[in-house]
Amino acid sequence: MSTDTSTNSPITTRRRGTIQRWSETLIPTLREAPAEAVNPSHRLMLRAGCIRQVGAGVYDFLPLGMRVLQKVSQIVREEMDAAGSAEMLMPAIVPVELYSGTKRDVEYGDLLFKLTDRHGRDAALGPTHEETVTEMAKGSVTSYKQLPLNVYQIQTKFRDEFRPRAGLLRGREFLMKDAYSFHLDIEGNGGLNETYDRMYQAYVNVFTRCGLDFTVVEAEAGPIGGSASHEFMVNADTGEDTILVCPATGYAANVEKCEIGERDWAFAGGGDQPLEKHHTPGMPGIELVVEHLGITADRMLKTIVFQKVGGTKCKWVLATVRGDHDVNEGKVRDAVGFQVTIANEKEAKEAGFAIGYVSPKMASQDDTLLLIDPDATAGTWATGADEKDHHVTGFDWARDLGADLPTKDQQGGKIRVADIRNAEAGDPSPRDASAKLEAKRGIEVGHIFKLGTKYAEAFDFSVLNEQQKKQTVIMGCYGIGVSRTVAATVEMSHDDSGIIWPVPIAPYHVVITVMDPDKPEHASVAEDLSEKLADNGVDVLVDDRKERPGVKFKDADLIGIPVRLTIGDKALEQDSVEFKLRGEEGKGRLVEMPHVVQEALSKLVGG
RNA sequence: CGGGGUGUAGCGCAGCUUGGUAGCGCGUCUCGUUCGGGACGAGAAGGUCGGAGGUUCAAAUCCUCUCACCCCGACCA
Repeated sequence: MSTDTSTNSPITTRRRGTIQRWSETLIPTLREAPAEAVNPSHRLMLRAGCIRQVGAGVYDFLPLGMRVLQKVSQIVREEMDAAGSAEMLMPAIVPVELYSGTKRDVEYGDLLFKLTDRHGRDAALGPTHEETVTEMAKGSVTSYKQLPLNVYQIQTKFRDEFRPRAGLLRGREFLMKDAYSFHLDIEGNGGLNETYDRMYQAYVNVFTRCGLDFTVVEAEAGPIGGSASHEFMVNADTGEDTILVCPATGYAANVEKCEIGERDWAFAGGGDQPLEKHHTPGMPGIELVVEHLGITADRMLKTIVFQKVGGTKCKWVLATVRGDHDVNEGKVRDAVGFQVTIANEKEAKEAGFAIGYVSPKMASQDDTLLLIDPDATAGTWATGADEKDHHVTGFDWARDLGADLPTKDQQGGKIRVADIRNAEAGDPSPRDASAKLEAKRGIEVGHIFKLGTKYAEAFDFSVLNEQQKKQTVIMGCYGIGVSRTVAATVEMSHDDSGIIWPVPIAPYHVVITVMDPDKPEHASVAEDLSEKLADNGVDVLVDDRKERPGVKFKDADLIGIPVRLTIGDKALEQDSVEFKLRGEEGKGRLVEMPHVVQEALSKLVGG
């Protein structure tokens, strides 16, 4: 490697690329993937020598994987800095008392990695740092004049997942960028919304620069309401999250949060079928009953029992949806206006609910509300018999529940009709009545959130405003799963031969395959080309191994470097090298020596 | 946490039913022949058979316990 004095200055706008000889680094490629790896990203990153598994959900990043991680981190860093956030670093070890202030030690439960030190003090490995950062800001921000403030860190996070899986996609230890902002107001100059919008744009920039195909979806509304939370989802068929998109308006939301457009409903059932009781022993689930009764799930009612969170006495909430639909707890909460949770089975049974065999008729009980999804109204139904091991057929709302039923003009009583289920493909769009929602799969790589005053209140973090009045600070938080973004990229961008890294986050931009490193002319051409490329900011991997050509080509494809230059006798005879893009078929084309660098640059910069 | 599965050489696997010297392919090392899409020949190294206990003259194999990992589900700011 030559010494370029101009790059030795600490102040420079030039970036010189890296030159790495394959023989001097560690890229242990595997012909076969370990049996436990199932997902494309897991298998390929293992095979490409990017990562190695150490334990469940815990991985080594080998040099190649580390370089990708660094590239993503660097893009994140640049965009965060540009958006006015200041980098800092908080500890991974967080005293558990910090969490008890916000009850998050309870909320997180077993998800929190806990440890005890030699003095018997309890601590946690941070899964995120709202508490730590709030405590830090409380001690450092003493005047409204210091607001707004936005800080971030890129750090290893820990979550003791019940079931780590899919390699880097859901690990127990992962790299995350988390940012937190502090404000006096929500609106206006320096307000939360301004920073939130800036973060939104920064995230769009980050994922666009990473070369990802992604969708921004609306997520849980949060304490402030409105569109106070957005998730950034990489579009990949293997994603764990389902998102729904309105093709007409561009509205997109996570399945858990997705609204459904207006649906018509009525309780007209006919009432011509008799109510008939059936013995259905040991069949609390829909599938078994449906099979036993010889009907389909969309002719059954599913009634889930919820209970009010907090308050002195138990308030029950029944949620009835069609058998093939899923109740959405958040929508139930919104419909009744208070926090709910799935009923404790024991308590519910003591209150008379035959869990697994509950019917809407239980709404006649005291302290019980009934919510009915529009799709579960008209018709004749099979449902539980409110008695263990029994179901009924021929249930008719009007006949069997009668006078208590609401009408479209009269809502708000003990029984209400409301959207309480998860949206599905084909449902009417909430933004355009004529459009139907479409379902896609995605991998969540970013989440921005308007926190409001939850943490500031818990930590009593307030400042004096211009009117000398004490004011609680308003916060926002913004996360990017850096290691997950790397894995999501591979899920999205690979073929049968291996990974296809987008140029901006590829570990190297160019791999120079030296056919015979023992031949001086091969070696010197490789040397010359890599120097010129590096001078132009290109990261170069020189495959100088004494391997057969086939092995080198297969490995180059596997590790997914965007441009491959092959140096061999055939091309050298014509003073050329072979030029091939990772996605292209075949051997590539000859490019004359003087044009190689320019050709590589144009392909790399162009896309 | 419920259900299922797997632990035998770096990776992929056989052997276990019916107990008796631990095997195959790939990879690794040496020598030779090869050399443009995972070569060929000859030779070599490498294994507490996940761990502990038990049965037995004898355990990878049978029994008990235990640990780890994976998959499905549940869960997932």
